[in-house]
Amino acid sequence: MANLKQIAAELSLSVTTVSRALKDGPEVQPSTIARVKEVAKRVGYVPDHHGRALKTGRTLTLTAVLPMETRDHLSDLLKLPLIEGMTLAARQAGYSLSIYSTTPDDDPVESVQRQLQARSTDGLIITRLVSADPRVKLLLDQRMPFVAFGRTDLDIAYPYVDVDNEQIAYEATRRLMDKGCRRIALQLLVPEDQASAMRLSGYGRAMAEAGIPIDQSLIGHGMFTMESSAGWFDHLLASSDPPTGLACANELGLLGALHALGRRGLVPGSDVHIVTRDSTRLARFLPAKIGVHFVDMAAVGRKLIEVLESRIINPLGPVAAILVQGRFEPAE
Amino acid sequence: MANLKQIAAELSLSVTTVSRALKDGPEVQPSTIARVKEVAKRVGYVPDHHGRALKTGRTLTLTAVLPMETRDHLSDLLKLPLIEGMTLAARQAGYSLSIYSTTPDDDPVESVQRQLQARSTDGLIITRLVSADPRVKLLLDQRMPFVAFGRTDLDIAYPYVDVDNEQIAYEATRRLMDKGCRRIALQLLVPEDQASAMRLSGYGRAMAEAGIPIDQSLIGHGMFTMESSAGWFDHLLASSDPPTGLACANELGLLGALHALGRRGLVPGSDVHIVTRDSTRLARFLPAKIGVHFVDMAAVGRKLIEVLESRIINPLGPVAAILVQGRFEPAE
DNA sequence: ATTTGTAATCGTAACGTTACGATTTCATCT
DNA sequence: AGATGAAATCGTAACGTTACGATTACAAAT
Repeated sequence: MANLKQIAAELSLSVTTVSRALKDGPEVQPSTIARVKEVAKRVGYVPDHHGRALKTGRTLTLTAVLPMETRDHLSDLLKLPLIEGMTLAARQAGYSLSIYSTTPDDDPVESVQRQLQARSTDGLIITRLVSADPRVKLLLDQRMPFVAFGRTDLDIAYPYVDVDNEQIAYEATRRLMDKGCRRIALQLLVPEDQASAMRLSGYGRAMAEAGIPIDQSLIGHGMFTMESSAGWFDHLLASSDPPTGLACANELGLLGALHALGRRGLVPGSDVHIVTRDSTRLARFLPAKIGVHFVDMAAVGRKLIEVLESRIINPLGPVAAILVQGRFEPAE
Repeated sequence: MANLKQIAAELSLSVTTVSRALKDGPEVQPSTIARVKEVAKRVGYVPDHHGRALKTGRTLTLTAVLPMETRDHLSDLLKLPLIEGMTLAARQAGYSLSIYSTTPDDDPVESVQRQLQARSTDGLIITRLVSADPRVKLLLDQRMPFVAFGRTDLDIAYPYVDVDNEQIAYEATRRLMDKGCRRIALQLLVPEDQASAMRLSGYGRAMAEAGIPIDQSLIGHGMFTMESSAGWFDHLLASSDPPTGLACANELGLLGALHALGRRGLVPGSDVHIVTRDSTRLARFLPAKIGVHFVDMAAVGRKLIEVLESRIINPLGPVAAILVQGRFEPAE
């Protein structure tokens, strides 16, 4: 309802002066500033988002492109603290955060392109990067501020925040070896997924150091759901030479694996040792001995916003490259 | 980059004609429409969001106000499928969805008011309603389209989608009684929370029908976290007359309670019977006998968007009042 | 030849904001 | 008294879009 014109009319001032007064312009008399602000407050003036955006080109909106592999099942739980961290940090920085959900059917590049063209956002957060992710070059070319959650293997500098999946998987594998495991199973998402690739690499490093050859049959892909994890792990347990250790991709993978174990009467922590990623603190409350790599996804969300904001403010500044470590908490 | 003016210049047409052509205006010659569309496609024209919003007053943005009681702990897991459902449905309906996270420090009314005044959204989704929620009247007065996830006890008609918490709690309590439980513990969030009030009411109804007096000490408030649930339930189990049944508020409450049980060597399904709400299918995968009320939060999210959209299209139409039932799945 | 009618297109204004240059006011200096 | 300059305020244009009334072109009817 309230706009600059109305405030100006009420005070017999010009719209220009009111506009300037509200942002403490040095050209405006202090007493006028006070009067303007008082009226603005009384009538509940809030700058119109679109008027301002049209004029200035800044929308004060950030957009997170998140894959939601829903349809019939739940997404990775770590998205919840990630979203919390991002929305709260964005709000604090004066931005609102828009969530653009993509399904597996969506073309990720097209999703990004659409965001670009409507000029409806000041910056983009892209996630679930793949090898040689085409979105990175696209966004750099178009000079659209962005930050990636995850890395790609392109030979360009771009801003990202990532979890050190290589190190976490390495450490998880080592911890399992410390328990005496030699046949260690590993959960991954999809081979193209860069985070999965890093996990595989860390796993491979630990195995190589220990001189254990990698058995491809112990490596599980598509571990998006509790069901797929349970089915896969059950199959492994039924084999002639079952694994004695397991590194889970996330909470859902863990729950599925526990389910498979339980049905066979096997006990985690003695029959099979387990280490998992966990961002919800869920594993710690399960009645089972499980090693946990806690990754603070809310902090990752905040960092993403922070980096993105600095890109917007200074598009030519140095590109941040932040690697977040996991914190290992052994099975008690 | 590309705007109407450029397309117009390239075709020696007026901006008006181009604008009309792109929306298949009947005043424009079919051949012209074709030419315009071809150029628009070639230059990658997408209508500028803010120009359009400024002119039409429609922003094509919906805003969900979600409480995130983070800081040191995770929010209720059901928010994830809710967000998924909302974002995907919004996108399908041509809207983008903005998430406005509030912390416990935020004044919920002020949060809503700010959204109202910046005219930056076409509609609001409010959640976690309290008794006599002031936001409902505020939004009705301001004629801002909105839909509530949850109900309040005001004597006004307003659009909402809610889970039938009364019925679910009633049924959960009955199921526990069927197992022979008479001392049944109940988890709630905060007393002001309308969903908790409904749960308490359903619990009370079942208890009254069975002629069992309500023991206030069995009713737990503030069950937002696994920690609080574990502490509360541990305390109950230590009492002289411990509960034999438990109705959990959600997944986190369940995990906390299981933790408390496990530490005492008690077995869910025999020592203590448990029924829980679950929207992530998590409980089904736990190695424990637990009755589950599954509530499809993605469907709730989609319904919310659907109702909100119909409010925007027809603000004076009938107000939808949708009650979503839970689906009970007994402990196997 | 003039009018009428219709189809196609155009020009202008407006949404609310901000940027920029122009204008007014008034005290101070010569 | 007249010029100078700073301080305060104003007017206009523009961002990209859409709505509305006006205008043009041209065929058909008088």
